[in-house]
Amino acid sequence: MIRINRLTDYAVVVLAEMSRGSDVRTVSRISADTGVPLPTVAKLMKALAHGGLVVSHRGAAGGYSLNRNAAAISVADIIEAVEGPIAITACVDDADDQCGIEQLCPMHGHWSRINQAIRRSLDGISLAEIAAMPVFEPVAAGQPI
Amino acid sequence: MIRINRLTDYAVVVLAEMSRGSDVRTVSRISADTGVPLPTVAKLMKALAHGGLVVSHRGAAGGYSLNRNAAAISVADIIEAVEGPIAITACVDDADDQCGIEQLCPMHGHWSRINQAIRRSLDGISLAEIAAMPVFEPVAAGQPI
DNA sequence: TCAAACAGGACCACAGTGGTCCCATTTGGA
DNA sequence: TCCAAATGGGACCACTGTGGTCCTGTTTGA
Repeated sequence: MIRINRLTDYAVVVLAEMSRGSDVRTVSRISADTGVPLPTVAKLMKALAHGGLVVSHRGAAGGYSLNRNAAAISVADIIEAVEGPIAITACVDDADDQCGIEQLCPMHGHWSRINQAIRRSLDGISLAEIAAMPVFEPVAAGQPI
Repeated sequence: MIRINRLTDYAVVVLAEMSRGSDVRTVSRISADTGVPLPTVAKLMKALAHGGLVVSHRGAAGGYSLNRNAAAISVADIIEAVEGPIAITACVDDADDQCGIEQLCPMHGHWSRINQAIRRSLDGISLAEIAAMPVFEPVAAGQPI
């Protein structure tokens, strides 16, 4: 299903918080600031560091800092760091024939196109925009649309 | 993860095939025509009938027919019939507070916006386009992008 | 030297997916 | 009227991925 992972959602929250304040933060500090459970933050930061969105600082005064300006980090970047490449079907993913009806698939080129459109949407929102947003935005009851 | 279900992929294949030919088709016929396993087609057609994309005809000369012109069926329609509402996070889905950090969530309005963008992309491709597509489109090795 | 903090990975429960199978109901044609 | 064909509804199961938890090893500044 088309769904952002919970961890990804947390990642956005965490990164937004980090972009608003001090440079290097420990996992426990981030956890306290965001309300995301500590082990989960730890896990997340590893993925984000692997994905190049944050830099880790080991040792006694260690922690993590943002690797890029918030305006240079998109939602797509975050999703990919946590979940891997944005590929809406297996056949969009590089070179694997996974679904067994590949030759007959009328979606052959179309998923790729849709994938690009989705990717573009996600590229179009930066962490800076998100971090700049008021955190107590009134909820319009979200229609799934 | 952002991924179209396999069943949804099959659904598109099935519907495209149906839009190309005769009016009422049995599940076994569809299965033979598309290469999708019979029980899976059966399961799928139930969902598609529930979703209003096809009409069922019970009884000895029964089967399924398209409920709408192919141009009036979008990829989003198909996804929703098979998978349910397009909602990229739980909090986009109607009214449920699922992730526990809802009040602090800087993505509060943004997922909704992205959801709409994704929805629009999917609305923008009709079954007619897909059915009109040559089925042996050369593969450009799909980058996940 | 040592405590703080990250790095790496294993483990587990749960939810969802994809597939299979069975029984009940409907209905057109013989 | 009967029966075979076909859908309707649902249950079951194996597998995969997610989210969360926990442990050990390594790094490093004070």
